[in-house]
Amino acid sequence: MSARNPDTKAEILRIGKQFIQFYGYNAFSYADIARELNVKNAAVHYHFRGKEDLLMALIDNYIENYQLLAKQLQHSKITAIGKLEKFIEPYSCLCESDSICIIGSIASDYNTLPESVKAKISALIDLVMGMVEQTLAEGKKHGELHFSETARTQALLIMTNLAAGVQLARISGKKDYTIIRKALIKQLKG
Amino acid sequence: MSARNPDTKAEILRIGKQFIQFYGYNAFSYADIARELNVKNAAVHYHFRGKEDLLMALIDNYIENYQLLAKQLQHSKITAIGKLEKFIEPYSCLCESDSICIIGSIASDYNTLPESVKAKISALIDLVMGMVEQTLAEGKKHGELHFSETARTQALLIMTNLAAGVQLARISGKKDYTIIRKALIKQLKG
DNA sequence: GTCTATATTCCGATAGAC
DNA sequence: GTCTATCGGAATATAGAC
Repeated sequence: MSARNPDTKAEILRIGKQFIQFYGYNAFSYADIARELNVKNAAVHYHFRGKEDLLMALIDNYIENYQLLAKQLQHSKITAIGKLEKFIEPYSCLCESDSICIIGSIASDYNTLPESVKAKISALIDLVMGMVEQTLAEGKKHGELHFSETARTQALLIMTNLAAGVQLARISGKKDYTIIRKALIKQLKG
Repeated sequence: MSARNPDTKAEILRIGKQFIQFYGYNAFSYADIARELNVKNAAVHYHFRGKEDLLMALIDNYIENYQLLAKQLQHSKITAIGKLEKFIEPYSCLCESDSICIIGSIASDYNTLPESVKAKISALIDLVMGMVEQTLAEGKKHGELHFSETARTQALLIMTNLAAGVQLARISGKKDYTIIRKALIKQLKG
């Protein structure tokens, strides 16, 4: 049975991410992941010693992906609104699959997590917020985007609209998320 | 030991609410509640057969309280902005105690809950959203509040700012919540 | 790298005494 | 109304075979 699937580790991360977004961090077990991948829970423990280690690796993945996106956006000529769409699109995808963003999900379980994870999720938020803030500032400078608050405040308003928007949509319907997304963009375009 | 504390039921609800807001629904047990109240977990099961029943009762409480608030506001002469403060204040309190609102907390665990609870939480959201929407509409009609969206859309924007605002504050600091709250009110006052 | 098997702990829940 | 006692089950985790 050795090395039957060299990508099990990546698969575990994929399923773990899905479960956190769909059920919540404290609502799934290694057995759930194992069942999904047709392996035993011992195999999951082999790749990630404990659930916290899996969560850490997952957040690391997010950080890497956003750092990659940051580099791509830096050397591209797309408009500020185009860049913003890059930040909004993941939320729209989550909404479609009745899932919520990993930060919102983890926020609920935050006080049950070890300090190491808390610090990591904080770093992820700083990274994303910084990127959105910068995009907003650029768009405003070029006259492409319109808002009266500071870029940082506006970023906070937009990201909380999106995060809670997908949470609300899960309960009261996807239409509410769509209303929020469209209103956001409309206001930014002035 | 009989009837030693006639208010145990209310105490269980109080602690349960606290735990949901602080740790999340799937992260605390009846044993945790029992420990806090210095009773045994069997006593908790006596008052609420299962965890879902406790959650249902808790949401019922919220609905009753908001219905009460609705009646109070209806016959009062306070301004629209004053009414809005009534909706915002609970979020500020939650933020102070590193807690998040029950709807945001439950949203994370939503896909692990039975249909009965899902319907109940949906009713709570309808109630609160309706009240906020009405308050916004009144304030706009009287020239007291200013916003370009429909009252319903504006209510969605505000409530998602608040809900995710307390979630974010838990991770990145209370200052972010304060920024959001002040920006909201400033914009509404035009 | 994955398995079987097992240890431990905890959880939700109930029966029956007081 | 609360207790003791206990059950079945699930979760986290590890040892050791393959």
